[in-house]
Amino acid sequence: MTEVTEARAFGFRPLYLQVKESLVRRLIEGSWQPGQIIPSEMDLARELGVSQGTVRKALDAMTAENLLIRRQGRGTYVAEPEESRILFQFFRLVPDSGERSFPNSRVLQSKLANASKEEAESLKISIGADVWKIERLRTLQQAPLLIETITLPAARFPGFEALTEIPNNVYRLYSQRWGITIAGASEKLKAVGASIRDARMLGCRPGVPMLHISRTALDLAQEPVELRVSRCLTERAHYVSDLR
Amino acid sequence: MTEVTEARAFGFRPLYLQVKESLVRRLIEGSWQPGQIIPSEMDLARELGVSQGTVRKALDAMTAENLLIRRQGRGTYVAEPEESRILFQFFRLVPDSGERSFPNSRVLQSKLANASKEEAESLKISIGADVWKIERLRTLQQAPLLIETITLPAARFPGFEALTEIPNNVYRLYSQRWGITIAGASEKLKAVGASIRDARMLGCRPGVPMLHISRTALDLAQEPVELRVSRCLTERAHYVSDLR
DNA sequence: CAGTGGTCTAGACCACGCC
DNA sequence: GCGTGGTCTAGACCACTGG
Repeated sequence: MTEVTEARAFGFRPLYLQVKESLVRRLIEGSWQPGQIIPSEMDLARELGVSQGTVRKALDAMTAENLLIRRQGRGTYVAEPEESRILFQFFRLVPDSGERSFPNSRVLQSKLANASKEEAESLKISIGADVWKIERLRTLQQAPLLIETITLPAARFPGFEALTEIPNNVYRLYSQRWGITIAGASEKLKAVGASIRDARMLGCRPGVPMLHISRTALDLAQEPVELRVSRCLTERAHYVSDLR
Repeated sequence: MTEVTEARAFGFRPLYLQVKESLVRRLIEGSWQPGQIIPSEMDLARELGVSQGTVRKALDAMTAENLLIRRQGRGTYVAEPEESRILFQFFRLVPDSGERSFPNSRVLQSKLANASKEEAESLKISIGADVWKIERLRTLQQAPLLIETITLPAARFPGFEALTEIPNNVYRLYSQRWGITIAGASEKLKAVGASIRDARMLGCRPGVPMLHISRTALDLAQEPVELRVSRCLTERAHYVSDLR
């Protein structure tokens, strides 16, 4: 009730940021689930003992970070990892001509391994720690597009071995099965030549230039939870980046 | 004075957006110059006949778009294209190890030409229209990094031929010499092999994988004003992209 | 110290979705 | 019609800057 107001004496941060943190905590703890409607601004304001305007500023900030979705006349909802949003937010490869669409996936292998030095650094775990490694071949409009290797810290994904199938949209899987929300990611791109294996899987010649994309995805607490390395052909598609 | 309030009866857009547009217009017309301080919130509110809160919302939106810089206790300033901001906002190539820094440039050629079909489409001008083409070799920490070709619609850059020198930071040049502010850009990336010419200029072998970056930069009115194609070696540097 | 932007509040009305 | 978020207003106080 007065929890937030009191915290103000300790923290020097603005009230609306404290409100935001306290609301994000509800997402992290799972007391607010994806897809669920949350209390109205007025209710939250009463509950937290602050004005509606302060709650609004916190909710607006969370909406800007794609954590919430507000709909006039309906209410405020916890964002879900549904296809279209994930596609728009996290998938930067688009066909040179035609619609942006979700590529199909075929799992090539899925196994338990020990984290390499690079993987450990990216995921902030110890070298040699258990990780799940999934390799997938992805196609866009029937044409082979890329090979990606997803590395997950096994500690964060208990019961992974019990999965019978890995869906196309893994971010929804993380959310539904482990309550892990991907809140952001950072990618590093390089140009490399196709390896023998790349060439065999994608049906191109070895040495062909490819985009090498290394993505680290973060959860709501800004902790890394997924490392994804993609090698992508760019004859028919390109990577888009908007600078604003 | 009551101009904005009246416009409200015609436009159906929120008042703060109309205020924002009217303020952006001052930037476009140049009545507010980069680096200049603008009137205080209270003064603008009085002048436009709206409340301080509405002006604030407009100013906050413009600040979020990097058009203004607000400093508590000082005032609100028109953003300038200075090194550090441009570097952070528009330069996505960073060394694999070490600080992000502005690459040096050496002009290889600078000439008048006729717009190709692709250039014309990107710049929204007619095919064959006059364009200035500048080719530069850029190095990061002494090592050759990329070759870029900048294409400018000659109509927007009168007197370009009189330039004795092309500075490293061309966005500042556009601003100071032609009053053109680059407000955003969108980039398309592909992987390609180095051409013979690329290889000669950059000191690599032909066919080496390179990042091919095609950038269209927009002015304050969201009109394209610059096309820039870069071919970049990624042995020592990479392209970063944050997904939030 | 005065003036600026930053925060917080309270209340009014509008636009929208749903019953 | 009612409840939601969206806009707009007015006023208070805080935090920071510079003279």
